[in-house]
Amino acid sequence: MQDPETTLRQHDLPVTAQRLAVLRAVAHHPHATADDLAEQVRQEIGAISRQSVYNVLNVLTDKGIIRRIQPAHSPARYEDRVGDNHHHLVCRSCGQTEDVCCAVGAAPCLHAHDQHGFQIDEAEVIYWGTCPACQRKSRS
Amino acid sequence: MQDPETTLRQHDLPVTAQRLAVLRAVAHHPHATADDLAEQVRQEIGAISRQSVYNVLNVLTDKGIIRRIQPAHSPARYEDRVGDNHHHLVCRSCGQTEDVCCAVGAAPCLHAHDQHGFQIDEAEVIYWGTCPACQRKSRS
DNA sequence: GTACAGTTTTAGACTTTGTCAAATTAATGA
DNA sequence: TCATTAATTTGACAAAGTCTAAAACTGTAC
Ligand SMILES: [Mn+2]
Ligand SMILES: [Mn+2]
Ligand SMILES: [Zn+2]
Ligand SMILES: [Zn+2]
Repeated sequence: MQDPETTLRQHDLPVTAQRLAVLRAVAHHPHATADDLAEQVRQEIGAISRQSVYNVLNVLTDKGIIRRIQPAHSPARYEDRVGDNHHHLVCRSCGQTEDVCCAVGAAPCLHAHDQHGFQIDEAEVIYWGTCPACQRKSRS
Repeated sequence: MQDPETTLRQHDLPVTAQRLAVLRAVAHHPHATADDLAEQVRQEIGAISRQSVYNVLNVLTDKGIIRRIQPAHSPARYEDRVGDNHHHLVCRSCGQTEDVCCAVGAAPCLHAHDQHGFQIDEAEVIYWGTCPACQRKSRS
């Protein structure tokens, strides 16, 4: 990832303090929620409205600058690792989220046998399990 | 699926009109939302509280009698086809949901290379695309 | 059949996550 | 710098679901 200002200008987005800070927060805290990111941004620039956090996350997601994932039982999470078709591994008990390389290949998984006449454009995979920390906790 | 009353008794659940009706509604309307199901139940038995619909769906899900799926941008959906590790194909524009046999095999997909020390128990796959009806609409 | 104990159901308030709309403020380009 | 355009803020609102306490019901023991 290049610097946030360049990224914004390349996508014809006016550069604002809020956008820069949100973009930096996403880069430094992969898989964070909107709330997590708002906290980070406040530590960096003092204040931001909840609506602006959502505005910025939405526009960045629409432009493909960041990616939104929405696992069950969790608010949406964001990351700046886009375009590499990676998947996620989520802890059922604490929500910890890790990246997982696509199991099948580069632009993969798209083969559900083209079923039901759908035009498939993405295969989203979430692996559910228990993270090492939660395994230890439940054994004790 | 056997009859709802037997199912409830087998799982030591007291048999109530609400549970029977919700279970029947799930069986007749796969991938329906809690709201959809509440509507169905009301047509069948006249009335049910919102809380009861959720209570019943939760207890049935906990017992493994039904399954809950939670695609992004949609409230939770329920089905009584459990234990066969099938996946789903969801239309991005209208939400239509279809079953898809597991792409890899019977107890499949569980191989994310056991990454990050997680103990993986499920690989959830959602294929995203456009259903035939929405394809037609967007072409015209 | 009754009565009792333990569950379920109900109603209503509440929480979380996110959106909408109008007024204010800030960024860009001339 | 000014005008134009776009972004930010504020506050209300919405959807989906949970929490709680009171009322109603189910299963079981007499
Ligand atoms: Mn990721
Ligand atoms: Mn299904
Ligand atoms: Zn964990
Ligand atoms: Zn569709």
